Amino acid sequence: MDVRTLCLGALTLGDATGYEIRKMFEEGVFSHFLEASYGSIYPALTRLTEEELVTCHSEQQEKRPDKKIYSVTDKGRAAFTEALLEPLAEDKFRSEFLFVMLFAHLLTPERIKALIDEKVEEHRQLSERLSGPAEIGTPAADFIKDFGAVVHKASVDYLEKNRHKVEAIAGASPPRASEPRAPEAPQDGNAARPASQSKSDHRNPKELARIR
Amino acid sequence: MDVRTLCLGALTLGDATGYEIRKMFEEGVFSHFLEASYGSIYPALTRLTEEELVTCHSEQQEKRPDKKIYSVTDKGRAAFTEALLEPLAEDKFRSEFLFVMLFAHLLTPERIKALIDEKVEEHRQLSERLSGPAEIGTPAADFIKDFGAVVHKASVDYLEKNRHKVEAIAGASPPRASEPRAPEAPQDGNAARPASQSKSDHRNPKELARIR
DNA sequence: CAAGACCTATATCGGTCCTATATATCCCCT
DNA sequence: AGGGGATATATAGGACCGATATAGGTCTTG
Repeated sequence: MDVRTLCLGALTLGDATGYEIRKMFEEGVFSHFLEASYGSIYPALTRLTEEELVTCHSEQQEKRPDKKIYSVTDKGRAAFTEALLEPLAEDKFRSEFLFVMLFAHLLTPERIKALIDEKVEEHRQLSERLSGPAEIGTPAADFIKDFGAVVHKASVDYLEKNRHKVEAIAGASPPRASEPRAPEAPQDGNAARPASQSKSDHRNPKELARIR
Repeated sequence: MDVRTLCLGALTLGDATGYEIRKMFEEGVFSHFLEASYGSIYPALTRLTEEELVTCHSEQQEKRPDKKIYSVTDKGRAAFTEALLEPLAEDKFRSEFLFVMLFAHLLTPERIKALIDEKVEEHRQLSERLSGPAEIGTPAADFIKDFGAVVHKASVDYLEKNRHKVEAIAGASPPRASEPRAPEAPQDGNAARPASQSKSDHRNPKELARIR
């Protein structure tokens, strides 16, 4: 599902300009589960117009750049309904925060506390905003909005109840993983353990030296 | 935080090949909050080697392509610790599922049920996997793992308790948004309502025709 | 026991998308 | 008066993903 399709769906909710579509992603209906930037929205709208899935009529304003208002065509509506039937990509969650927490032992307790405070606040605000009245009044919109509210609330709760666990290890001793090689040492498949052991042996001294 | 830095961090957990790093993202430690593909991992490792943040020693295997094992240098460790101090990007959640749910009125009840079943199962499996024993035994790793487990559990619970709300509206009447123009009609700032109203007037007939 | 599916392992191309920037005008606050 | 922010469109550069190529190995199943 590319930005082109996303824009088509956005216009299905009502006519809009590129600027307004961008706001739906930034702070509107889509903001808590989708992203799209001007860099992909404007080209997408151009292409959609070429393909006659949307139409564009300019509205000149006194002293501002012309406002280009886009509307879906019937062909566009059909194409969107089609797109809705294709298999969906998996939900994706990306968090640099969790990544950094993995390396808590490399940070000061202050830094860790600050990062968690920040993150709790982020989730709290999102949860609050999504608990408020719906921007769009459909049951479907409420459903997705409340989903966000619940998930962010769960995040806040987890962080508040468990933050002491990471805060305790700041600046402490190195990771202490049982296996130095990360993914469960797959190596040779059915080959005998001793063989793979000896293979990793001539790598061990280096590692031990580097662990400091 | 680019893939280059992510790889550096991965190697901080232990020496690894590009293939093994990829697995950390696909099914390993990072899998529930980060993604990275071969297309960015291999170039990243090349660049890291050029910059002397990691070293690479080839290990030739009898009948397979040479395994290139990467290790962080002291310079690399320092660079990574530095990178950890930079401001973090916000957490990001992307869900085509929620997007499609917004358009439940365009789908059959069967399709909606199937999609939710699928999504519940997805979250259930992730939650279960993350509730299991830790792949890496550090408190920090447990902290981030449990975070994932809790969030996915909350998702499952929400979907199961509220799915009837979306399932009820399948195939029903159009969206029925109070405002056709999506983002709360920002228009002219303090300009008088009547003006903006008249502006949208010559767009209304079209809209009414298209709503069908 | 053999064919096909899947795993190990590296690498690159094409296309999509984001970040940052440019341009231009207006309003609001200090 | 002047800076910051909103409105509004647009693009260049770079980061990244998805798909594909290569090549031999192992595991599964009929």
